[in-house]
Amino acid sequence: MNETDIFRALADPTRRLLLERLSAGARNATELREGLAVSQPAISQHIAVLRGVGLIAEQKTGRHVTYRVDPDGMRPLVDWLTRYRAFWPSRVDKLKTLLKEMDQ
Amino acid sequence: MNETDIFRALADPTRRLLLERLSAGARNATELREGLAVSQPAISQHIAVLRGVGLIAEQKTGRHVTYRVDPDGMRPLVDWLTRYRAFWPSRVDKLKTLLKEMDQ
DNA sequence: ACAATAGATAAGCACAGACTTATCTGTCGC
DNA sequence: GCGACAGATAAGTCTGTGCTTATCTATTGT
Repeated sequence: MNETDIFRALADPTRRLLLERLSAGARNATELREGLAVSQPAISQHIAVLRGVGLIAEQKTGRHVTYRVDPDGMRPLVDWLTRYRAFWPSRVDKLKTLLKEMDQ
Repeated sequence: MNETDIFRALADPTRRLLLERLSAGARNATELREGLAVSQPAISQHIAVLRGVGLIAEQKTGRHVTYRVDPDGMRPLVDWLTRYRAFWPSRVDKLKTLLKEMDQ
């Protein structure tokens, strides 16, 4: 998945909120929508975007669809971050070490 | 600086390219533009966005303006990442440790 | 079988944003 | 002072995207 699409997906506050909710545990679209002043199709479209960039995954059981965070989805973003040593003067090496550990 | 603005700023490939160039060393707007098939005002506008969200800083000396990466500009993005344990099953603690080290 | 439910898709609208050309501002060398 | 240069701003265009309502699809319980 390319960085542009991931950054774009995360640039929307509603989508970040959905991710926030999913990061607390898997749930379905109706539950994701609870309390939000946005229509059902809007949620469905947001979910499609998040799924399209690999940030979430769906699990179908009958008519019920459960969404969960894809743990690897955020990796391109982290990889991108590590390419910018200048942002992390003298600290990026620690980050690189961390990422190596994550690979295992 | 709020997360939405930073994600939005980073969602544009041209702006990420400019950051990439600046991360290799400070330079002025004309140098940043080199080789890009985009007008001078476009570069100027991109720079304004990056500066607005705190990702880069300018340094004026007479009529010459030099831009450089702001090392702290990316911090909100990293902070946001750490809030999503689910993305980093069992790894986020290491990331949090790293961030503590960065604070020192 | 059929009504209800969950979610996706279609179509249209409105606004945001990335781009352009033209122009303005400010600083330097001469 | 004045022309050259670096960069910012103005104004307009075009596309992308987030939203809506309406509708479709698929699965379930009764």
